Amino acid sequence: MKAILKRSDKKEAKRQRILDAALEVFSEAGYAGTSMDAIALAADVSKPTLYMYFGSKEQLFEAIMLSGRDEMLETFDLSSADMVSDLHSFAWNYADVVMKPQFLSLARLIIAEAQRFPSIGKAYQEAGPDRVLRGIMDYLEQQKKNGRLTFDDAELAAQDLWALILSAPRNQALHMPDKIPKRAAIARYLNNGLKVFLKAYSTKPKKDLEALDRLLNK
Amino acid sequence: MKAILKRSDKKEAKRQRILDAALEVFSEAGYAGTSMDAIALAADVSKPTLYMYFGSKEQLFEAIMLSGRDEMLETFDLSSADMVSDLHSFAWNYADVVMKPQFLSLARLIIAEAQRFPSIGKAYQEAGPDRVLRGIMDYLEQQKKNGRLTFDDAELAAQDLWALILSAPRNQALHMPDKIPKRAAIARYLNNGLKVFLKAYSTKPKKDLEALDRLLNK
DNA sequence: AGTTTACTAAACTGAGCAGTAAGATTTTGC
DNA sequence: GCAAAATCTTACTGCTCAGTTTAGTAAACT
Repeated sequence: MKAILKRSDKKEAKRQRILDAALEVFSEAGYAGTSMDAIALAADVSKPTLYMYFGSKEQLFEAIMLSGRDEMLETFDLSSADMVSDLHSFAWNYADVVMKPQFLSLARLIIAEAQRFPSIGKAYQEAGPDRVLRGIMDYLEQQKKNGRLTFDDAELAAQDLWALILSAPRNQALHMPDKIPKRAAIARYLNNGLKVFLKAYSTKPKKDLEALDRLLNK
Repeated sequence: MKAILKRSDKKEAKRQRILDAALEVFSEAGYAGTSMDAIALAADVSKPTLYMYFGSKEQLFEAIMLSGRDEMLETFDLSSADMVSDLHSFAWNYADVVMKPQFLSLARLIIAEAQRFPSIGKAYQEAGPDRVLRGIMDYLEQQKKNGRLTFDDAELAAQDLWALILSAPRNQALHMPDKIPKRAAIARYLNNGLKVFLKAYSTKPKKDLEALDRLLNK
């Protein structure tokens, strides 16, 4: 049984199929290394259709980059009850997105083409890292008001949290696509990062570190 | 007045000139986006000569990547007297290398081509980050023996030091080549990173933080 | 001086690629 | 069922590029 779709739905679906396929091909071979024929083949679409939907290779590329950036970081609801478990679950939510092979490929692509397409690098920075950073900052400020954390500069504190948790495994994954850290390896960095963050920023480090230990051994 | 050079010297010089020019062109346009004609032009060399020195585009590319990796990280002599100033000067030595536009371009290129040339990504990781990491680890272990630091896992501590100091400005620079953080911005992250590191890892955090403050206000 | 070596300039080969055109075929709206 | 829209296949244009060939030149060695 085949679902009957309206024209506009099919069109939208095809558009999305092209975007998905193009992202995959671009990710593997880079902008210059990717041919429109390869994209057409991967999307199971003819080349003229490709050009009907997106006027040129550049336009297609930019469309991918600007469409992908929004969906990537919707995960965000830092506000249950316990700060330690909030931070822990945020860390994993974020790690799960950022360390996906597909997401890493996109990041590699953006870094690769940052020189040729400066607008894309900037758009990504604003829509991705900067937005996440603001989210973390807001949360940290809130916990500072609650008397749970202490710091002068919220941006620096947020950067530190990010860096402690994900810098090491992400850098490794960027350089070695065939050796992306497994969940256990990520957990090692992530848990350590949380510990160090709490040690440096908590108003009651001992208590929070114990809470973290309890959380991890559960 | 022209210096008279031996044939072998000239050859070596030309080889180096080609490598330098090729690195620059590759860095700007990526592997697929760079033509051998462009390299020949930049190196002020004819195309057949290019092929005489390096058999193919791939071989030239690999030669660049594997030749550049050694010179990039020679700066290393962590062992004066005071731990705080050791860490501070190490941080700046390293930051000065890593944040150079030329070095960032190379990093972008390596990340970009990691999928197509896995060996290069791995070689870079081993010769660069991993070597630096071992250096930091050795130093931290030494300071642990001296009773100045406390930690269980030296690798995690070293990763944290690196991440706290350079993760934020470097990531920003990778995404936005035209907005590489200036020295003042780097100093902000770097000094904060040292503070957090000492707070989390020093056996006498208060004393070391004061020492750092004194060092910075000098 | 004469031979060798290291180049150079220029043109060429064969392949791949961005983008377009033409006509055949399918899908959709009514 | 039929006309219109969307898409397909196929083939083409003009360009760029990796790598090679040829014929000639200038310096280096002996």
